[in-house]
Amino acid sequence: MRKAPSQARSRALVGDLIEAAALEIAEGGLQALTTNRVALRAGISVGSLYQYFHDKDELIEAVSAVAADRLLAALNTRMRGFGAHDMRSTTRKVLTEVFDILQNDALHREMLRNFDLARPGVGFATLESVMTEAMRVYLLRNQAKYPVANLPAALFVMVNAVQFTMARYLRGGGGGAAGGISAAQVVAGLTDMLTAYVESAVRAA
Amino acid sequence: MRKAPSQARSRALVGDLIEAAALEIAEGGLQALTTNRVALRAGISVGSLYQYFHDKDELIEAVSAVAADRLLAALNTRMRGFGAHDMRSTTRKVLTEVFDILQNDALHREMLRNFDLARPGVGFATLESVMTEAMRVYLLRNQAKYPVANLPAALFVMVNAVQFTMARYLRGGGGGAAGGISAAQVVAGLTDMLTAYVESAVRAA
DNA sequence: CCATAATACGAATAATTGCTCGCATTCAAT
DNA sequence: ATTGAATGCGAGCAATTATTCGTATTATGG
Repeated sequence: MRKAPSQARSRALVGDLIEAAALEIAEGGLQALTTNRVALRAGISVGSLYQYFHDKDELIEAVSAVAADRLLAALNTRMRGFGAHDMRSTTRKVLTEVFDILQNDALHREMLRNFDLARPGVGFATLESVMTEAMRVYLLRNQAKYPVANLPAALFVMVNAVQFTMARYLRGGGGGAAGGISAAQVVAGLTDMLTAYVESAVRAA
Repeated sequence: MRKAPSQARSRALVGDLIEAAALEIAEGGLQALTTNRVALRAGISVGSLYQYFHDKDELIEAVSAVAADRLLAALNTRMRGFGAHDMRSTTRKVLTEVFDILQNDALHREMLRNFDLARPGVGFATLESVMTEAMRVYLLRNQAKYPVANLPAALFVMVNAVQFTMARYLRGGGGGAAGGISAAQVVAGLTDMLTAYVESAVRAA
């Protein structure tokens, strides 16, 4: 951020700007995001925008940071009260919820549709690292049960397999390569695949 | 294509244009691809470019089609003489080769770096459908051995898991989330995951 | 109140770039 | 050779858009 807003009005202004940018993305995609349009929508001058964001990219980053936070918060809420279960149930639950959240939020839908998914540094790096960390802890804790070899590589493969397959499905919108496959089926497939992978370590050992 | 080149010189021109565009992408990424630059590089006028390509996107599509063909051809060559093996060996072989091809070709590297991976319709749709089809045939043929349930969904999950995880790794360039993981380890992980998934169907049945 | 810093404004700028169009050149058929 | 079609040219148009800067307004500390 170019300059930190110190007064209350400027903090509100920055918030409005991010919100307007989010709406703009949600409606017309990234291509519709013009600094002038955002300012117009927020009822703010472009000049003020550049007072707090060094350039357009910084604004977009701010939006995706907010979106990532929202996603994580929503997931946390939905997982509350879901106690300790076996890996399969937990995996299915998490995937189902994330799917549902992403599917029912216009901003997230459009972010998925418009962001370059393979560059998660921009957007969902937070979710990715949280997921990776959660799995690492789980697998280390249950090392006796699931002695996964080469944990870093396994985590990389699993996390990426999940997030991109989901993103791809949500993008496809039912048509294309995903024709006729339901979200539940994708969740089931991913769950089975991850579970089989982790459990295969047992027989290998 | 706006107009099919009928004379020899115009066919050559179109070829030069695509080649120049490929080089342009390979060097500076998609953002460096201006119709004017491409024409300049090809030693051809922009006007001529627009004689054969309706717009910039059509040119990019042509480039990615050529790239996809090249990838497929290279893979075919490398798989020649690789007879019938079990699923694990075959999977490992294919993944290893594809990895190697993608890693050692500037155009492919840049395409991966710059294309929106989750929109394979643009680029690697050919590879995707070939892979999907090959797996479908294999799994149907070995239905007795690997009675995979819900084949379409399973194929979708497997193919996407593979292609995006690979793409992500190749993009990361060793740093970032893929820090310290080797290509061989990623291939091993993917191979294990796919194999475990398919084989888990046996126990489920 | 005053002075000064912070904030806000928005018309104008500057650069980029996809694409067209009128004209020139080359080919192919007769 | 001739002629019409195909091909090739490239300066320039038109539209978009990120960003700046001189000015006006509002807050804050003394």
